[in-house]
Formats: sequence, structure tokens, C-alpha cells
Amino acid sequence: MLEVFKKYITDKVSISEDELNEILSYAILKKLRKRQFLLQEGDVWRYNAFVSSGFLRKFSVDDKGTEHIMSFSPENYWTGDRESLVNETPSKFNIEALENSEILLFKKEDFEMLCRKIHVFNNMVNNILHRSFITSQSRIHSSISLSSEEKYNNFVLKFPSIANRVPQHMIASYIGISPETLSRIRSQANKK
Amino acid sequence: MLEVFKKYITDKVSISEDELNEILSYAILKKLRKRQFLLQEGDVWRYNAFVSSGFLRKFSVDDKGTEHIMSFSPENYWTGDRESLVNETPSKFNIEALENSEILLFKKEDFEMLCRKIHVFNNMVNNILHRSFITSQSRIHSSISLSSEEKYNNFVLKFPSIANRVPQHMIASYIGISPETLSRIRSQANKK
DNA sequence: TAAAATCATTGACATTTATCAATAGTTTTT
DNA sequence: AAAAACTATTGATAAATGTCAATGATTTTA
Repeated sequence: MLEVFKKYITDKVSISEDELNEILSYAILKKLRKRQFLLQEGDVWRYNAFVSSGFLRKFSVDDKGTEHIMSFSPENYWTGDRESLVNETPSKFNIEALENSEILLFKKEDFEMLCRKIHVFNNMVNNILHRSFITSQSRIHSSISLSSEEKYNNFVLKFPSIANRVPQHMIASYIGISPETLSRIRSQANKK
Repeated sequence: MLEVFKKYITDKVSISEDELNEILSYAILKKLRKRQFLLQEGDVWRYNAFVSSGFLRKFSVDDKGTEHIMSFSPENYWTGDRESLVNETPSKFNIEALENSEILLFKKEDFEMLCRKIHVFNNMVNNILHRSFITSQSRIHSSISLSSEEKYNNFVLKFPSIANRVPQHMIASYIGISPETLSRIRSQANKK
């Protein structure tokens, strides 16, 4: 739905109707059913992707077949693989719809052109990047300084709506512990 | 040294002499001797800081007194606490000179003004932010998917010059393991 | 509606890691 | 030059976490 994206932008910056429509004119609408992949490991990622509805996850799979979840992307969030996008190298990650989803894709070149051309759009994009960076720093700090139990509590505190939306083992994967350990942490905490 | 910063910028973007001098005119030179602090936990961080010489680390201290190193910043890198800067909240972190260092400080307002005014400077800054984000994503991926040994090998591989410049226990702190464990990992690896 | 898949839990056990303490080598400070 | 501080290592032990397997509940699929 283009309306969702329109609202997303106008909530963040003041922009003319013309500019807004120009941006929208480059959006490629993609519908994904649950379990479908937006990106597969080994492919080069060439877009900026806005989730207008649904829910996605980005994850890698290691030698042992264990999945490691890098991010969850609900509606009104972006997803993609910036490393692959910038370097044009094969991605290490998969992006999969956990629910039926609607995505707006912007080709790299189109997106960059829009950033150059529409100043407020560029500002918005950089602001988002800025906030994403701060968020990722916080995740790093958690990962090196907290116990597993603290990581879990922190996750639920910071992302309650995501915690309610995904199976427990995916939270475990996101914070970097085994599903069994998370299960035990929770049952321990309940006893208190 | 302003020359270092000049070279840093001109290596990255083409910029007029006038614009370059305007940027430089806002730089506040700060010299730090080894062990001196650029930022102390609890203070609000209000700058963008460019390291023109020397070497800094950013770290937190937890309840038990254990330090957790968020970043190392050698010459030609930036440091600071973006979360504190953006939200104007007390920082959780300390920034300390590990060697005698020279820092260029730009007040938040000046830096933002320069970004608005000098287009190529803004582009450069956003590029750096972009790369920093990609780097931090990579660190997150390591933290959730690699074993301690792999984290260490990965660190040395990616940051050989830093690995040679800091005591081993600081690498342990950066990757989120105890110094004893890192020592044992290394001695195990030597046996092979 | 029956079968299959997914999910969370639990037990048993192995492995990894942290903690505490002691030591010795090195570097820094006085 | 001596003292102090820092650093890396090692041993002993405890704690945390992972792995494998089984179970039952729930959800999804056919």
C-alpha cells in the first residue's frame, strides 16, 4: 500500500505533493506470502525495501545449519542488506516474510537519485540511518556487557511488540543464545 | 594538527579551499595525555570528535566494575557518543586516551551548521555514518553467530593494527569475553 | 479431520566460560 | 635503581550454556 508509505514520510518531514508522488512513482510493489524470501544468501541485494505491511526477518545460516537472526522488520520499517548493496557483493543473509507482507522496493540507482534530487527525502533517510546506527550500538553494548537473562529482559523491554509477535526461539536466535537456554531462563525467572 | 584533518577530508571529497578553511575554523583543538578522559560517564556529550593523532577507547563500567569496550579510535577516526549527542542525555560511556592524542572537537551546532552549509561535507559525513553502520552490523553478526575463538580470530583479521596496539585484555573486553578465556584460546591455538 | 510440522519444555550430560587466586615477566613511575 | 602497576598465564573450581533426545501442546497443512 502506497498510502502507508505516504503517511510514513509525511509524518517525518514536510514535503510537497509533487515530490511525494515522484518518490512513489519509483516504488516497486512486492507482495510476499508467509515463508517467501525477499533475499536469498548468495544473491546481491540491489534495493531499499520499505515494509508497508507484514513482518520480515533477516538471518544467516552457519555451517551447522543454525540460523542467526540479524533483524526483525515490521510494517513501517526498512530492510535489506546494506553491505551487499554498497559493495555489490553476494549477501550472507536471507530475508524472509514471517507473515504475509507488502514491500515497496526502490532500486539503488533510483533511490540515490531521489536522495540527490529531493533534499528533505535525503535528510529523512540520513536521519533513519543515524537512528539505526544508534540502535545497533546499543545492541552491541548489550551483547558484550549483559548476561543472557539481561539480554532477554532488555529485548522484551525494548521491543515488546516484536517479542509478542515471534516464537521464542527466534528471540533466542536474535540475542545469540540457544532456545533451550532461553526457555530455562524464563522458567527460572517465573519461580521468583 | 589541522593538516591531518585537511588531508582526511581532501582524500575523501573534492572541496574548495574556502570551504575547507571554514570547517577548520570551527575546530577546537584538544590535547590529551595518556589516561586522560575526553568524556566521563554521566556527562552529556556535545561534540563530534576527530582523532588527528593518538589512540582512544570508549568503554562502560558495569556494577561489578568490569569494563566493556565499545570502540577503539586511532588517528583518522571519529569518536563520541551519538546517543548522548542526539538525545542530550547523560552518557553511559567513558572515552579515554590510551596514548597521547590530539583531537579536533566540533560543537554539535557548528557541525550541523557546516553539514547544512557545505554540501560535500554533509555527504562525507553521511558516508562515514553509512560505513560505520555496516561495520557495526558486522560486529553484531559476529557476536551472535561466532564462537569466542572465531570472534578473536575475526578481530585480529579485521583490525590487525589495533590488535597490535592494545593489551590483550582489551581485545577480550571488546569481543565480550574474559581475559583469561582469551589467554587460553590463544594458548590452545598455539599448540596446533 | 487426520497427519504433519512447529514450538516450548525438560532431563541428562558435555563443553565452554567465568571467577578467584597465585605467579612471573614487563613496563611505568617514583 | 627500586617500587609500583600492569599484563599475561595458569590452575582449580563453579557457573553458565550448548547439545541431544524425548515429550506434549499447539498450529498448520493436506
